[in-house]
Amino acid sequence: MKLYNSLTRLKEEFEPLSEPNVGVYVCGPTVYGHSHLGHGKSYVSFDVLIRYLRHLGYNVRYIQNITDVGHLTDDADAGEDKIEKQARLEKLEPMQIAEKYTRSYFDDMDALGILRPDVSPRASGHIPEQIELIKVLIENGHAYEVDGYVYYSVASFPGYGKLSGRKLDDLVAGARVSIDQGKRDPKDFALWKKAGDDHILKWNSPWGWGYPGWHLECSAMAMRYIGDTLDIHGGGLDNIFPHHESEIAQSEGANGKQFVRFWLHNNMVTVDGQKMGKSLGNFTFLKDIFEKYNPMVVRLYILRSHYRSPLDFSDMGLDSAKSGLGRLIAFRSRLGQKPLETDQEPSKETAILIENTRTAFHEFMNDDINTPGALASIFELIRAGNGILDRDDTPPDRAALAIIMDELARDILGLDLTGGNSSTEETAVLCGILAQTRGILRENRMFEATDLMRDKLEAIGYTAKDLPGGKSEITRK
RNA sequence: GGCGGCGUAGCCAAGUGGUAAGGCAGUGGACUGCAAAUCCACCAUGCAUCGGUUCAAAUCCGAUCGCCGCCUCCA
Repeated sequence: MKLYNSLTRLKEEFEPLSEPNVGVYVCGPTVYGHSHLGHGKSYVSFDVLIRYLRHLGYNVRYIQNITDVGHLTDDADAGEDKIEKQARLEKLEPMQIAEKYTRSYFDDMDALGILRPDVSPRASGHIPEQIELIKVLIENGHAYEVDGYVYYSVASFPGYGKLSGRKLDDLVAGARVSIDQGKRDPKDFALWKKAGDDHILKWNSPWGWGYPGWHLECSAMAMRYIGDTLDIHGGGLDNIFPHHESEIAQSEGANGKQFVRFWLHNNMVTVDGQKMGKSLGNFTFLKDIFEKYNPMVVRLYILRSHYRSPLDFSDMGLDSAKSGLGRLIAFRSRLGQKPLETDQEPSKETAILIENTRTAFHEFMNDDINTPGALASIFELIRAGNGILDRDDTPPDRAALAIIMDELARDILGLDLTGGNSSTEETAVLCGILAQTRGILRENRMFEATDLMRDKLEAIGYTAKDLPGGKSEITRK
């Protein structure tokens, strides 16, 4: 499998450091508000990566942090902690805010069919690790303390800028960060910040009461749960600088080993061509979208574009994805919900179709997780599969098509296609009775009654469809 | 200003040298009492514009125009 590595700016063949284990770390959310579509895109993208790696047989350890301290609202040292600020607004304890929005985050991610990370470490739960890391960096000469603050000396790490392509000189010129608290160089960033009396989230340290800088937690927790070198580190494009650049400086500065082998970055969600972000205030919460659309619509919408391309948000786009999902669900539903028990082989035509689909699907996925292409292969399977079943519908063909659909669409792309069939046994029986009645009415050409039945059923979300041969079928839309 | 990316049909979107995937919408046909679903057919002689390299360019090179991201917290 090839993955685009932001570090080398090349698609490279992925091989883990020690087969079959793969250590993946993805920057998680800062939990001071509900998740928006941008979070959805990011975590759906990495979810598919994780699912595919596991499908290929790798033993993946997936770590995704929860930032509940240290993330400031403003530039380097002047801002307020985001969690504390939100706590003030909602009149809650900071840790209540963190807990509230952590739960909200997982609710939304669960709805999107995103598999939970193996570990979701909290920054506030790993202060000792972060303090230890700072100590090492001070000993190494990469960090220095000034009056309760500890700064990373960017000039001490020659590799600074290798991920973002930034030159140190340009950084100085562009730096809007004020020189304060005795910082030796405007490029330097804080590892530990002194906390005043008004600060609630604070810990004791060798440098007095304070709290960690934002970049530090990811270095500390990634190394704690995976080791010195990660196979893959993911995150949003907007975190390349300064966050990921600083993670490299911290981790490699501490132990001299390569921190990350593959850096993967997903592109942004835009609204009217502009980035969806909290600072612009143009974000749409996932919860609001879910009011109107099945979360699987959102997942499909995200997967229809490549993770490294921007995704422009629009209702038209969601409507289009909704129609597409309907087609996926209809096809899967046609194949039967329970795997058919059959020893018979599918027809040769079906077997060839399935093999071609599998090959095409994997070629797309192996090329830097090309989900639009992978989806295209599934839609081609649907068209051809429907054609086969229209001509000759046999249980072995249906079973074989169901298996490939579940493997590709459900297990790898994470699309739950059971949507239309969440009915209980009782409603299934009732639908059967209505269908039978409809058949009799049609037989007697009582179309006024059949049309009325269809309209009423439509109104409550059911579809009446008449099959060749006089039989009818009532299903949930 | 520095660094990076993008511009493909009405909309969305793959495709990095060999002659334009797929989805949505639309059109015609089959099927139907009418529908829905499904199938078949059609739907970009052209990939922002102009030039160049090549037997061959959406793909490589140059220029131009337009858009976006990062450089400050953001997935």
